[in-house]
Amino acid sequence: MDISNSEFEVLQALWRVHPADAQTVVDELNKEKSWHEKTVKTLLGRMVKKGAIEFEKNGRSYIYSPVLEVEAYQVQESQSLIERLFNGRIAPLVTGFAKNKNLSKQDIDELKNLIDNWEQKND
Amino acid sequence: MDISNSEFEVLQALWRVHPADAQTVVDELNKEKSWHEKTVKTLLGRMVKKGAIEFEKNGRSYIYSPVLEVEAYQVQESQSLIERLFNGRIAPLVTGFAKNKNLSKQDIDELKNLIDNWEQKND
DNA sequence: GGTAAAGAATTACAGGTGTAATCAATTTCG
DNA sequence: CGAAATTGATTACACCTGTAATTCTTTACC
Repeated sequence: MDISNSEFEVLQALWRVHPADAQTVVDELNKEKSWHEKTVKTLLGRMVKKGAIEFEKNGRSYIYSPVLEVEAYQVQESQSLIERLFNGRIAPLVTGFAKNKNLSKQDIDELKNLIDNWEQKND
Repeated sequence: MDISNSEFEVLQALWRVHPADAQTVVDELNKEKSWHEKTVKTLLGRMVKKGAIEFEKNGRSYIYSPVLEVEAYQVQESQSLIERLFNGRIAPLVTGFAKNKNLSKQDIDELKNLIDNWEQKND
């Protein structure tokens, strides 16, 4: 269930173009970096074996899709980080982040919005 | 510069007890899990080689300390996640998190506080 | 229908990881 | 002083990762 760094790059490309055959993924990836076709296919195969992506046959070739959509993956990864490093609490993450990188007005507005919603639902 | 999962467990124990010799780290770890002393020492050695921890000699044994304090490590890891997955923006992380796990009153208060501070400094 | 092209499966190989065991050096206890 | 115990260093070994090359299979063209 653990994706390696290289596998993750392929997964990101697949999110942009799925469903797609291997060659399409290779082409999408090669807009940015230049990985050998064989390398990309190995990584697709490894992710299939891990259950991170799946495929349907279409004649001679496979049509790949990610098992998790990008939003689900984001949630999974952020919760894992927050549990591992922040004892499950999100506010300290935000505070620590804000100490090092200044928040933008857009960030502040989005956070305010979130808080407003929360307050309407709860209390 | 990349810490493996097992190494990270050892590092967390070391944060709690540092500066400490190997045996102290082993004992601290064995409160929770039961790793062989040899395993822990291997991991300490590997982290020294990677520059994640350092030591001073004390007679026959080494006294280990983490190079990064836990706060610095938290910042480093959260920024890395935010860049990889959220294009460098933190608000979407919080929004996604809040969609799946409800925020607590404490979280909301801390976020409000952060926003107040921000508004006093900027605009 | 046989051969080339294309795609997937298998193999390769060095370096990292999990999990120790063995070796070597040093200290300490009898 | 010599044997035992302790501690770090070296070695082990299977599985994962990065990065492909080679082999096998199927399709498509001549």
